[in-house]
Amino acid sequence: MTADYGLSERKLVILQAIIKNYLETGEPVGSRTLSKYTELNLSSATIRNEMADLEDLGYIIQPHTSAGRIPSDKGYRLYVDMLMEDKEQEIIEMRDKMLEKADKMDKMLKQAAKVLATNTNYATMVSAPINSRNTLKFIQLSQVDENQVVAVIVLGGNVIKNKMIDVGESLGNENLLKLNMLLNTTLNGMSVEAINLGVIARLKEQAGIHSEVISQVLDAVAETIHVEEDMEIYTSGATNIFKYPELTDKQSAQEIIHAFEEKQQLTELVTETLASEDNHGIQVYIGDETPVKTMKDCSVVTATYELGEGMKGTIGIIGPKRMDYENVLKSLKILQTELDAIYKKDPDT
Amino acid sequence: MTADYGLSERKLVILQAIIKNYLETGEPVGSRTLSKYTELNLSSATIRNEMADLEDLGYIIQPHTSAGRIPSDKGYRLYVDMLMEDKEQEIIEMRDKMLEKADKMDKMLKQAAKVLATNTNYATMVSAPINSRNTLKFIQLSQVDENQVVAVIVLGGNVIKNKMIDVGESLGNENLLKLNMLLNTTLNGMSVEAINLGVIARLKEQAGIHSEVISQVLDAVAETIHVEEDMEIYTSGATNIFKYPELTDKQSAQEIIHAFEEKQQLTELVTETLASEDNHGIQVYIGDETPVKTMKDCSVVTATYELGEGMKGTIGIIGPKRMDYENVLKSLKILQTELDAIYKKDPDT
DNA sequence: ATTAGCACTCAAAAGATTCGAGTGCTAATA
DNA sequence: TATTAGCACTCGAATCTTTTGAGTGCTAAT
Repeated sequence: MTADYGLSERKLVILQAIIKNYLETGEPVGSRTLSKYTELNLSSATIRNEMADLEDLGYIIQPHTSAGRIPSDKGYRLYVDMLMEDKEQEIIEMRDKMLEKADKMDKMLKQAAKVLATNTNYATMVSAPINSRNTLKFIQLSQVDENQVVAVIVLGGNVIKNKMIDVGESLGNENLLKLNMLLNTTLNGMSVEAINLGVIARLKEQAGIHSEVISQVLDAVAETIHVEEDMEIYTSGATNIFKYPELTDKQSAQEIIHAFEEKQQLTELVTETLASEDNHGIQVYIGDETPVKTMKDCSVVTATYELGEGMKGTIGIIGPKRMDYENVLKSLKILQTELDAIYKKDPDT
Repeated sequence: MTADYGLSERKLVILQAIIKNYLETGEPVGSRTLSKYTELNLSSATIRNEMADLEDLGYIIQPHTSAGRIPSDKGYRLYVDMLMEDKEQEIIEMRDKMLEKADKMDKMLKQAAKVLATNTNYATMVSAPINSRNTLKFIQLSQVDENQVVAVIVLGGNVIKNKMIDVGESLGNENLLKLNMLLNTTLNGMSVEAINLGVIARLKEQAGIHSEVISQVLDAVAETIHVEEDMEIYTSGATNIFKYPELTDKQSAQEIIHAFEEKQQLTELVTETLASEDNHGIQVYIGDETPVKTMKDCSVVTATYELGEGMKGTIGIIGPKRMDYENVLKSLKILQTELDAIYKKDPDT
């Protein structure tokens, strides 16, 4: 059933007990406590012996002589791996169900981050899906007044992009019509990436090289299409970290909160997560394992979600190492389902 | 020159010296320090006498017997009022210069908040201007595919709103043309507020009551126009408060940072500031004066800015009471000028 | 009106003491 | 051989004590 981790059954049980207890209390746990409050009826002395062994093996640590033990990163890792194994079945079911709709998405994701933070009591982040592989669905230029044209571009997933273009001279109605026709027939269905300089040059030719204005407008359109919206990241519950004393000496608190405020560092987390898609999109970074150095004293759990057509985003939960991994994994799953449900029903809210 | 604040010249100088010193050090300042490090050559004893008076008058406070004095809120208030008086001239010059353009504004405001935070070492917020009094400049419906219409609405200040509308049946090209014509001729130039249910009802009549689809589309358009985008607030430098120990016991730090994260509370600050437009749009809240209760141990300085046509926003700086008011006022001024300059030159970046 | 002088206060820093949870080891036990 | 009881020992944390020094208010002299 459970894989062999090279430890006696009893050692495993004891290790698990230590971690569980430490997750709850945040205090080092001693042999006496375990002896009293676990099923395996063993005296504290026996447990001490086992603990000494576990310490030698590097799974637990004594913060100082005559203190109880706390899990090491290696200990957490073992624990999480075991959990993952148990949950594997559920995890497989939970993913890849999101719908292809993206209108008003920001509000929803913001809300998602918030809900997750409230439920878990950890800090959370949700990255908006990036859509570089997206395709163009509709494009239209409209004359607003003599000097201004507005370009509206709809991409797959109903992502809408806008651009006001200042033009020196009026384009004229027929020109505009022709241009719109041309743009739609040529570009519709093309992937954003495929619309390169060559394509634009050809467009200019077809539209008639004579007009400086048209050239200018086309450039603006091309630019707008390609504007890689910098990765939007929504965060919530950053202040939850104040609930965990081990993270809240001035120094650490400042660093972590700063990371959440500036968000720059979080993008690394996103790219990292999206890159290494093991474990069915669920990733657990413990302590030093995390790609974000300011979080070396935390655990970070990330999940990817996908809204069809390669639009992937990341959900992340950041908390202390003594994170309630079980609950976190469950919450992530629920969130994904919820997101899916809300999204299918009413994409506009 | 300086108005009479009901204090002897010497008391004023001493009070000022106390505050200045306390602003720098954050430590209570004693009589000896003042005696040594000020121009007015007075013995510590004399200064003690004056300080006793100032304390009786409520301008300074002794945190405990045998400590130096720190400014009371009343003391700060006096100090700031004097500063304001000095700066009045400059302040008058600095406002109401912003340009009527709002494309990509969010990025710029975000940046502004950041710059301000870096310069002052305090926490900052910038609210995006709200434009309820705005007028409609251009509107257009376009068929994206059989079931979808996209509505594009351009308001004064080039604020663009979008909405995808799902329709049951295709509208048909002529219908769309007629509708667009109708919308533009009727609504152009109207203020957003003026476009009420009556106007929409009349539109429906004119468009021909026969079509259920048209009615549906018009409703969606009306809704989109009125969607009060919830006030966007950009913040930066929240972690700067960690630089001021008097704000950073766990409790306070958590509350303040939370306020910055949730932003909800900050909207109060914005509305309050916009409402009471004294002092040429510059407002200083000291301690309990602030509308946001979580900031009762801080000082909050806010300024309004205006981008033509009633589009007003707020800039705020939140820091300890011992804030460098002089520098803050100056920075606010500079920011406004900068915003203006950047904005005039290149509204798209 | 100003100042020197002095006794007094009190928070903060430094040091001393106590307390107790937890350990490792040894010897007894099953 | 594995487990357990017992005990001396360790050491951080909590508590209490002492010291220190900046700062005060008051009084008397200038």
